[in-house]
Amino acid sequence: MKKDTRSMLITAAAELLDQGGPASVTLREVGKRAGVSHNAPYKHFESKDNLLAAVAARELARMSETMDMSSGGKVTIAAVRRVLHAYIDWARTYPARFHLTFGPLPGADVEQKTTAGESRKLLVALVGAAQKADLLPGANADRMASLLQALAHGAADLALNGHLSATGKGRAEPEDLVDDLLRYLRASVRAS
Amino acid sequence: MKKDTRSMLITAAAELLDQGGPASVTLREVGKRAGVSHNAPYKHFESKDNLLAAVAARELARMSETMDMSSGGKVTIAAVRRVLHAYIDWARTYPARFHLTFGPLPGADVEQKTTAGESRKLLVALVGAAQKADLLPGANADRMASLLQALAHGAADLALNGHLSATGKGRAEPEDLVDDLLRYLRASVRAS
DNA sequence: ACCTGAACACCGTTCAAGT
DNA sequence: ACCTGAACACCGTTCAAGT
Repeated sequence: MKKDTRSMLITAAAELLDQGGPASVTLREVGKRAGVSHNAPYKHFESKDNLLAAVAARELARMSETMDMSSGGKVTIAAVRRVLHAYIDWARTYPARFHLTFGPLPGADVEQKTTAGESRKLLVALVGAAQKADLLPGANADRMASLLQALAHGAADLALNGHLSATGKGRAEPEDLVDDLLRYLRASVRAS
Repeated sequence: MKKDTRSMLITAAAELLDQGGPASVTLREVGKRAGVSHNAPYKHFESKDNLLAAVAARELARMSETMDMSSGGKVTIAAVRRVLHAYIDWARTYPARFHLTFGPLPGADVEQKTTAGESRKLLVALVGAAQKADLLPGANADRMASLLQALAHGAADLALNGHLSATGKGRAEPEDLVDDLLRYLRASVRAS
């Protein structure tokens, strides 16, 4: 059960983010949670921004795992749907982590974007399989994956901040919009 | 040319945001730019968060105007495309304002979301017209507008932070994804 | 009604010193 | 190699006082 300080600092920062938002993530509080002094983080990270970047990197990897599991093994259009829904669910469960992970990070690294690319490979593979089964249009799989991710991301972000049309008949949850898009895409295959 | 202090404070904050990111927006610097002391803002806003919320509100209104103009008067699918491209263009030109406006705001107000709703009415109207011309599927116009806005928003946000697939043949700019979506949606009309 | 200057608590960061 | 305590500059906020 013994964890190294570096890992504990990242965990402490993520928990503080969940509980009180970005403003409550101070190095003093992070240190206290990890059982070290308020400037011990500087032995593991160059700055606070770098610690936050490490939180984002870990979160990206974990989300990737969650999406992996939620695909359910089977390679169908339903798997694409489940992965996108899992993405939205993760954003809703950890809004502050979501915002940190995909927001502008001063301490960002080239390594980060590579990891982000890793987490997309599953989606690209699922999309490719769905295309061969004529369940998605036969465009470049990477670009189709970008389209799907962009919609899921945008819908989640807008909903999280109350900018999605929320009244009356036109009301739609992020998951609804994902389902709408998949339906339209499938319909457009038949038209070609 | 005389502007009231409140308006100057908002302008100063927005400019600082553009030039140095959120970290450089301090009340001391805002005050200096507006020609007042570092705590004069408290006579116009309850807190720094409220000042930032005012910046976001103004930005939302301005973006709405920009989108209005870019629709070009004509009510066609091309107008929908232009409005969505204008949204992306605004995000690219003022990334920090974009992030502030649509990010989580502690000083947020109910009024804000109403304004956001106002800025969407144009898009909903354009979508409704395009639907009648069989250029978009005949779903609820509000929900279709959400789908389009969510994609434009997500594509812009991901691209801004380097999370959009950026290498090889699958590379797509936010504008490309908007065009892709409009094409698929139109194709799906023919399939029904 | 609007503004100022001093003051307070808090934060990120640095540094000398300890093991 | 990792950690601590004191110190520094800076920031949001408050307050007494001025017009």
